[in-house]
Amino acid sequence: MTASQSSMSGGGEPGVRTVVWFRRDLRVEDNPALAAAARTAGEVVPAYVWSPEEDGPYYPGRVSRWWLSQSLKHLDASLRRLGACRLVTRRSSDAVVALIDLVRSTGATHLFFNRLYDPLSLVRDHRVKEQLSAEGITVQSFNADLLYEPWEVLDDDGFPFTMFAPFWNRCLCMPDPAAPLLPPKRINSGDLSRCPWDELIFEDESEKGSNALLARAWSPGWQNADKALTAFLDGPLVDYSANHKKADSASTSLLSPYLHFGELSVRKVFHQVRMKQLMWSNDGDRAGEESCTLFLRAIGLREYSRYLTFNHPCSLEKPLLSHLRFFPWVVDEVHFKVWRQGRTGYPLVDAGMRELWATGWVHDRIRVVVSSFFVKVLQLPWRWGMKYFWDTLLDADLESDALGWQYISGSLPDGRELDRIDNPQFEGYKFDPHGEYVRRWLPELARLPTEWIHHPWDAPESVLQAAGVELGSNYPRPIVELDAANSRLQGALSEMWELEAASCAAIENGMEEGLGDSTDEPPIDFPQELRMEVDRQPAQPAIIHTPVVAGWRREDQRVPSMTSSLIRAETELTADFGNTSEDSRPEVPSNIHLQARAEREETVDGATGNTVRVNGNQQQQNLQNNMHRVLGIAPSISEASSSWTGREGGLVPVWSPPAASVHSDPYTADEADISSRSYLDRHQQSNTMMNWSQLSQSLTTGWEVDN
DNA sequence: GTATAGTTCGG
DNA sequence: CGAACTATA
Repeated sequence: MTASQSSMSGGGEPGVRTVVWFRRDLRVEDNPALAAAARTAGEVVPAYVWSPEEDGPYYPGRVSRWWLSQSLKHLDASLRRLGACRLVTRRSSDAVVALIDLVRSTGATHLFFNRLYDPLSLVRDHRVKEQLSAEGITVQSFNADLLYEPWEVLDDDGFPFTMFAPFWNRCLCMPDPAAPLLPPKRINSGDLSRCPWDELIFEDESEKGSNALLARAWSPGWQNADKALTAFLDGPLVDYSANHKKADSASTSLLSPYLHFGELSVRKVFHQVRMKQLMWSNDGDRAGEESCTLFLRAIGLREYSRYLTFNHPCSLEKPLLSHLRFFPWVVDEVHFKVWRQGRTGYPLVDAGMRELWATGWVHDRIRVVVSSFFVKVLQLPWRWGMKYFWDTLLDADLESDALGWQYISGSLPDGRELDRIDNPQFEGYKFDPHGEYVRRWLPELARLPTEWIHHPWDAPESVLQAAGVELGSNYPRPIVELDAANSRLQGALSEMWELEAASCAAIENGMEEGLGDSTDEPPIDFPQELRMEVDRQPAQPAIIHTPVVAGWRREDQRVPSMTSSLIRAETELTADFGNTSEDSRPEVPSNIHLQARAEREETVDGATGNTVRVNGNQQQQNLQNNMHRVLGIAPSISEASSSWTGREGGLVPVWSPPAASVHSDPYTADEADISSRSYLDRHQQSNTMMNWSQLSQSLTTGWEVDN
């Protein structure tokens, strides 16, 4: 099943040329696809395809694009040092087409890449495999992103976990993941003179200024990731358990952007943290040991986000608990804007939103605060918030963010209760006891004494005056009173339950399919400001997308200020590759059993104990707003990994509704398309239903010409 | 001092 | 809802 290893000489086995397709694995170290390619001793062509239109509404935001561009440069330099000719880049609106063209034009015989687990990637990678295999190319994929494959972690009955805690416990009991691979000693690209590449452009003129500021605070690239990891392990990690709740990021790992782009290998993080843990455990350092446990849990949440997304391909855009479909979201674009601008009148929320706006970064705790406020106090549709995070976070990560927002909005079995409003005032004193965080980001409140800093509306007039605060002009009064929010929320919840009951009754009465649409939650469009113009231009090379809509003010994406505390020293790096040792990791297993859950007729709702029936065939009227379809996101899990996810019916994301199959599951089982029209409409072949377990198998096995 | 009801809070 | 924690008997 493994690629041929007949020759270990560096010379180059005639005839073997492997394209290594980089995606979110922008590293040279512990990169299984690259290592395997180098091991074949033939020629290796590293490649990257930039095709953001495929992400539809999730076109990467400015900061995300900036990071990516830096990271690619870094990777390119590393590859060249290893002897590769260059990182071959392509710009296209269709990754598969571009990749196939690239493979042909290089005359490659093999294509290796590391797996991704989001629905779009699974479908895309499947197409790649099919089409290239048909041409006689050997296609092989590897796991570089996870400690364990999503299909490896199952409960005692062989089903996927639906709650995080048992999932993570199981992971921790499993044999440790393989040790990280060292970088290849040498890469030989052969002659690439006849292989064209595109210049990739990730920023436009108007973004340069803001991006320059980012460069003062962050250093993308896998070697910098490595340094950041070391710095964290030797520094803040010991005190993580004591500090991780502080709003200031002093004890945060700040590794999430690196993890998102795969500049840092989770396996490496896991191993090194485990080693520290052992060490501290032997020293009797309880706090240090606990710190490791907590930090690893954050890594586990990232892992879990992939796990859930894999098992529930819809989780990026739909609540996983079905009753949430009936929640009456308040579609209020004014409130949405106020939230984004940090003018809600609740200091902790506003400070968080301004930090996000300014830096693309917010501590995980604060992400929870602002998103919880968004969902419960403002009752705005969580996918809006998720989309905004996607646009603005440096470590924006759809899977993690979806998990976070679902957690916050009460749509996970083990998530937070939806009916409990978190009080930003109390949380303020918990996470920011001295008000320093608020003062840093809300200069207008800087002179307010700590006693009032988190609830200026209660402060005596004299105090406000002395602090130069004038509520209502200088700084807003609370946009919504918590009491009012609370009663509105309770009302909304009872409405939700009524609708849910009515829907169940309707289904009981046998009016299932066909009428399903009428009871479905009407999809909520993104407001103008959040829409990206996706299909605007015919992807010529090097055209960049920017939000083009009335109402979207460019400043929303600008960096107004940068705090000195965020500026880290940059240092030049020199390559320092250790010895490459041959590893003999077992190939990925090919037997996966994922089917089972599909057969269950009814299950018990994890949150309510009620038996729920879910119509597996509920089509949503998605089509008309396909373009703004977004995956949902949530505040992140980000302390460690950053930002912030049952088994559906055994089917892969299906754009044409499955033929009247009704499965039940604590989750909404309908599998509306998760991808954007721009992708799917151009690829009709994908519109067929695929069997999920088949797909995952095909992704797992060696992919040599099967059938 | 323990036993226990009430409370908080968490992926 | 259930574990962990706290206030009270």
